[in-house]
Amino acid sequence: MGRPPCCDIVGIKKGPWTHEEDLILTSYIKQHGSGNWRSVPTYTGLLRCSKSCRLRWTNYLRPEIKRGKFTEAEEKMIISLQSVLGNKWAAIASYLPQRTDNDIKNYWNTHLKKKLDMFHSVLHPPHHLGSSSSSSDSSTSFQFFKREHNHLIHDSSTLNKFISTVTSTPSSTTYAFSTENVSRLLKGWMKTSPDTLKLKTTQTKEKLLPDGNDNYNNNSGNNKLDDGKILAKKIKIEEICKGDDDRISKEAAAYNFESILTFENISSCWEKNSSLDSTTVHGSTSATLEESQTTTTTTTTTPINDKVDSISESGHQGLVEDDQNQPLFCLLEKWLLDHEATGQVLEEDHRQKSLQYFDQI
DNA sequence: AAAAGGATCAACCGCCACTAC
DNA sequence: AGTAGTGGCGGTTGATCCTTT
Repeated sequence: MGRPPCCDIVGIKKGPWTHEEDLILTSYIKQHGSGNWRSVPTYTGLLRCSKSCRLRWTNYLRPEIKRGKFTEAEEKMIISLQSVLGNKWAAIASYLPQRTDNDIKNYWNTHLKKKLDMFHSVLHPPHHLGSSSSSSDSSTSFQFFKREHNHLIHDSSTLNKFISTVTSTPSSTTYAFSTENVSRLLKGWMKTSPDTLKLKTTQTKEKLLPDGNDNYNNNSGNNKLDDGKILAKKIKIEEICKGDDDRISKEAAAYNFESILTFENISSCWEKNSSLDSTTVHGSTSATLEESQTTTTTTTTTPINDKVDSISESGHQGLVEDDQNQPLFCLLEKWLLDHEATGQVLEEDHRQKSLQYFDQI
């Protein structure tokens, strides 16, 4: 026999919560704490199911929740974390304790996804320019982007920084995809202990890598999310990189290649995009931008080989010799290190491990 | 001023892993 | 060991608010 039913389905109330209901729930949680949600409707007399009570508390009533607009720093964090973790909103929310997974998910769907789409459309204009419909679309995209980021347009360094934020992460895999750092990254939101994770990681490697199959059976472990799949992908990429130094340098090339996304290039692209002149769009600058876009907007689901091949085919490997000598890690990684240093996210020993890891690279 | 369309976000739904029985 | 309820998650919906025409 299983547990008794949590609540009676008949007579359950749905829809928006009233102020009175909020007060009742809040006072109950303050007295008894949040935990046994099954008993909440019974003890409070609320005509809500336990699930609804839990959601209301975790997504709205919790005192530590920060409401209002997301800051630029939060925005960057979400973009970077999303590129590494995917749509694991709870995991992402664990790095933003004052925001709920629901808020982050909503913000992503309503703001950030749109911004990234706009970047993509601006940097990668359609080939069929000239028709009236495409002119309307690209113009709208441009206007939206211009309205949203007017401050960036007038500040090239900020623009470059922002572009680097939204475009660089997927290509910088070498550090973030290391087993140790992925497990470190996932620490705090996985129920699995580090030791278990380490063991699982080893097992995953053994299971996946010999035959190259990344269909890790998530059901075999106690990992609640798809962290097994995430790990599997990243471990596989890491192994590929380890086994082929040339690929690592090409990954580095992919990263450095993004530095060509200067303000002038973006402006030029916009102008050409809005002018709807198909001949100029296929000119050198736009062509370069398109090629760079091939490398920079590639998600983690795209095989590295494709990305690397696109770089080779573009014939821009000379850009690897970028004298800026940028480090081979992305914003997220920089952020992790920064925050480790201030103790905001990770412990000091983790920072030391990260630094040791960088030394090894 | 009003209608239409878009944006926002709280809340719901369905699924899954965990776990009490 | 098997069953079924619970908690938690990501995806989706729909009511409301805002902006544009």
